[in-house]
Amino acid sequence: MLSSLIEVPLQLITEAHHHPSFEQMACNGMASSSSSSFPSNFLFQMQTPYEEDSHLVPPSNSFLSPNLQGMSPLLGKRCMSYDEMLNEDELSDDGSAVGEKKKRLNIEQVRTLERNFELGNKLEPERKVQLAKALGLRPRQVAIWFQNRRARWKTKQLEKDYDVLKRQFEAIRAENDSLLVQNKKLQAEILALRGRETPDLTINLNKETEGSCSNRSENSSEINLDISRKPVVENRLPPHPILPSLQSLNQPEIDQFLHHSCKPELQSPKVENDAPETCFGNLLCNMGDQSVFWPWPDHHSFH
DNA sequence: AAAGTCAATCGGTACA
DNA sequence: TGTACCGATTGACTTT
Repeated sequence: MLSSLIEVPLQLITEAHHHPSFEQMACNGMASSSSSSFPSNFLFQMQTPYEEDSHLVPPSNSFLSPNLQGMSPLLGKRCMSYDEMLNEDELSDDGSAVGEKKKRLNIEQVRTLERNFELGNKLEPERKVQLAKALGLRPRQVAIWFQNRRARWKTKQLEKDYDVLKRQFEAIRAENDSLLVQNKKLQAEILALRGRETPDLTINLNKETEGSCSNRSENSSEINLDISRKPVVENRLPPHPILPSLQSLNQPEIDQFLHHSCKPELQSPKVENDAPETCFGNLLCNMGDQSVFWPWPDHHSFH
């Protein structure tokens, strides 16, 4: 299992450098060793022109991407090395560097973290430590990155859900509109028929059905057929179990409604996967189901 | 300079 | 009680 923790960074580094000996080394090293036992010449073999600056070369047994040491060639900014961050004299209580200003993670680090996040969004302690070592970060930083990443994912997911819900709503509204049109047509037909009806139609019909309906309740024979006397008052659809009376809403109200529909507390905070249909299904059908949240079926996909 | 991004912090909650 | 997580927020830094 441990080996797979390191796999992603190695793959990424390999992709970036296409170094045959490194690929071989990675495969061999992965099978049985953790990062600390990675070949000592690893960094030497992986050195880029940036690492030729001797004071930036990391310890020989550390398992770090070249870009994670010293200057980041991708951002042109200096990143703290793992050793720098392990210097206890310069660390505050939580392990962060005293007086250090915020530094963005470099592209290589972010890529690796992203890949790991795709494999599992929850960070097991072991994986955290391994990743931290591999990336030259403090475990705390890795944990924070995952935390923030989950928050970003959730925000995006909410946006997706909102879009799906909005489309669905618009479809329902269109259907409702067409039903209203149809309803009006039928009403017009009724009125037209009414003009041709004989005044005592109701009575005659009641008489004709009297015998066959004798065992019904008194009121049942009056079910209407008496359309001539009952005006159609309400032209609206019954309220939707979830959506409010659709036709009464204007656009801002619709937007507001949709906004509230996407409130975390109103919807399932867990979705089975990334598919919008599924998310929407959860929104509408599984309001109370909190069993699944992330798109990864198994949080421990490293095992 | 304003807006956007993101690492980090803070305060609260859940759980073993 | 300690730990991990979350949402909200801050502030450094980047992009427009």
